[in-house]
Order: sequence, then C-alpha cells, then structure tokens
Amino acid sequence: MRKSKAETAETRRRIVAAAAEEFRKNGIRETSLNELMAAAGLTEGGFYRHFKCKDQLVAEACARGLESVTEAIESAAQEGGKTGIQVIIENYLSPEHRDELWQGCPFVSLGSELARADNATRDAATAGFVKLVDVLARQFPNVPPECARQRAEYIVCAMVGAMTMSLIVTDPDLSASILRQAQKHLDKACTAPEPGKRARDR
Amino acid sequence: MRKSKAETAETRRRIVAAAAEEFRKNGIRETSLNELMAAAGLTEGGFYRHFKCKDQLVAEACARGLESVTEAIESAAQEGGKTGIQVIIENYLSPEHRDELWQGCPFVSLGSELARADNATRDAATAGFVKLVDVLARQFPNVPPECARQRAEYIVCAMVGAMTMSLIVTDPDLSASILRQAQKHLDKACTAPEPGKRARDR
DNA sequence: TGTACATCAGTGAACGCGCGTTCACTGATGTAC
DNA sequence: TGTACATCAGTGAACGCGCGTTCACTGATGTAC
Repeated sequence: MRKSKAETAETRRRIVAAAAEEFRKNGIRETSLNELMAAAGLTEGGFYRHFKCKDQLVAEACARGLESVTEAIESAAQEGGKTGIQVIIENYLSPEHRDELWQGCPFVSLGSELARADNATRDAATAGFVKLVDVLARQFPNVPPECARQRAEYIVCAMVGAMTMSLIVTDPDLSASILRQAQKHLDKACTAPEPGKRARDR
Repeated sequence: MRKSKAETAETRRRIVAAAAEEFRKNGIRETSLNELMAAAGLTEGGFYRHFKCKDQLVAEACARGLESVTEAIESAAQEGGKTGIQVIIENYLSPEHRDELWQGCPFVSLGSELARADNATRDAATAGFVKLVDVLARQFPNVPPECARQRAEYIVCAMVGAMTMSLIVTDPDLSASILRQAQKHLDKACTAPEPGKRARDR
C-alpha cells in the first residue's frame, strides 16, 4: 500500500485543502479528524503519517485558507472599471462571500477560535494578515507607504468585523444592511484624505 | 437539600453569570458543564434543575454578556470632557478591553462560535447587537435617526473586527497598531459628514 | 540492470478520556388540611 | 397555627458516545548491492 513520493505529497496537500474547507465550514473544534480524512478520501488512521497532531494541521490549514483568500483578492483587484480597492471591498463585503463561508476569509469563519489557538496557528494567522494588508496597501499608490499600510490594516479589520456580524445576525435584512453600511463607509474612507490630521484628534 | 425560591433564583443567576464569563474566557465548546458549575460553586448534576440543555444556557449567557457590555458602554458615554461616541470608541478599543476578554464583548470572544450557534442564541445575539447599535446611535443627536443608526451599525462592526484581529495576532506591536488605527479612523468617521453622498458612490 | 530487503502510506480496530446527560437519593422547603 | 406530605434543589455516580491518538498489519515503493 505504500505510495510514491509524488502521491504522498499530493495526499498531504489534499488533507490540508480539505481541512481548510471543513474548518471554515464547521469550525475547528467541531471538525473531527475522521470527518476531515473522509473529506480527503482517506481513513482516519492515515492522518499521523502526515501530521504530528491535529494542531499542526490547524496551523497549516489556517495558512492555506488565508493564502487562497489573499490570492482571490489580489486577482479581483485587477478587474477594470473601478479602483482596485473598491473592487476588493465590494467583493469581500458581498452576500456571496458571506454565504460561501467554506472558501471565505478564515478570520471571519474562525475568528474567535483563532484568537485562542496555539502559537503556531496564531503566527500563521499573523503572517496571513500582514500579507493581506500588504495587498490592500498596494492599492494606494499615491499615499505614503506607511500611511497606506495603516489604512489597509484598518480596512481589513473593519471588513472582518462587518462580515462576522452579518453572519451572526438572524435577520436577513439586518445582515444585508451591515454589509451595505460597511461598504459605504469604507468606500468613503478610501477616497477621503488621510485621517488623524485635524485639530480634534489627539 | 431543597432551597427556597429566592435561593433557587439566585443560583440560576449565578450559573448564567459564571457561564457568561467562562464562555468568553475559554470559548463555548471548550467550556464543560462540569467546569462551569464548579465556577458557580455547584456540582455538575444540578445543572438540569435550571436548564434543559447546554444550548439553552449558551443563549442566556450570550444575552447576559451583551447586556453587561452595553451597560458598561452606556455608562462610559456619560463621562465628561469628550463626546459620548469618542469615549465609547476609546474604551472599546483600549488594550484593557482586549486583555479582559472574559468581561469583554461576546461578539469578539465568541464571534465565530456565535455565527454557528443555534437560532435561539443567534436571536439573542441579534437583539443584543440592535440594542448596542441603539446606544451608539443615540450619541449622534444632530443626525437624522436612520443615518445615526447606520453609522452606529458600522462603528460597532468595525470595532468588533479590530478587536478580533488584535486578539488573533501574536505580535504585540501589531496588536496595538490595529487598535490605534481603528480608533483613529473611527474618530474621523464620527465627525465627518455622512458618507454616500458623493458622485463616485453608486 | 536485476534482485532482495527495508521502508513506509494507508487501513481499520482499539484505547482511554472527557463530555453532555440521566438517575437514584437526600433532606429542606412549600403547601394542603 | 400546627402537622403531614409532596415537591424539588442539589449531589455524585453512572452511562453512552465521539473524539484524538495508537497500533499491528499490508503490500507497493525505494534502495543497496
């Protein structure tokens, strides 16, 4: 039953991909290794040929999920007609993104679980966040780099919060309103002059 | 061993209070009834004299947690020297609020778990959100009510997102920066004219 | 290049543990007369 | 008001289940000669 090196690597990749999806869909704690391995087309015993323990997979799946979201955002920014940042915000805050949880942003689907995860996972999440912020910051070519980074940092956080709340809330109208308001305010923040320059701000 | 009605009611209140705290500290799924009842000074068997199942307690604890956060915010808004909304934002986005997770905002400490919770819990969360938004909206007396509500909706979401990210991230400087940026941008959103009025917005 | 052996990916059963929930029991409280 | 009985809050042991992890085993792959 031994597999070739190429097959082994492919299997590992398949497990991480399945985990990235299942964790986002059902939560980390709620997803059993059994369930997960089945989703990858394997049985539960084989897991430990590839990973030391569940936590190791969690870290890798988190990294993988963030990577794919960042890639999706980066390629969406290339769309013509609007500025990159507007397209990014529009896509991120769309009802489609909300309803396709399992391929959506891990900060939303796993937010509070990630906050309590082990250091390896939180490190992966941190790196993913920095990269995501980087991609957004590059959409402000006419702004000083550090200022662009700060804006991007804020925008990512605000989007994560809006998407999180729109998922929690049971009222569909409220859920839609949350996304709409966030989009409206963030669009504005993107075109307005940099904040923190007026007298009232300490 | 039977207790008086007053004692029984007090015990129930104590269980909900302990749950609201333990859930926020360790997560809903990670908190066992045993642990929780011990925190309330009881043994595990007694739980079912007060609740049908764990999920029922989750809904009540969520409601209670949101209630206390809303109360804290409302009373903070009375502080003199600054506008109510500025004080609210400053308090919510403070490192102290971040580090006192167990008495902080449930949308942050339990966000992704609430999104997957049963309807009773999500209904409680929705009601708590609406109330919280209401309290913030009242801080904009010079703005049309619906517009104030929309702003408040956005501000709550943005704060939840920033606080969530600041908890996930392992780098303390980045965590602090996230809170600072959110505060800066939100302060600005509060004093700026209402958004969504310019030609570029569809 | 061919052969013999060691390696190891994947299987499926088993283990031990902790969880939510149930239950028989205790004895103080509440209530009906 | 006093008494007898039913109620029920809380205890602690037990149950059953699902989980993460381990293990003996299989047989194809990789490697040493």
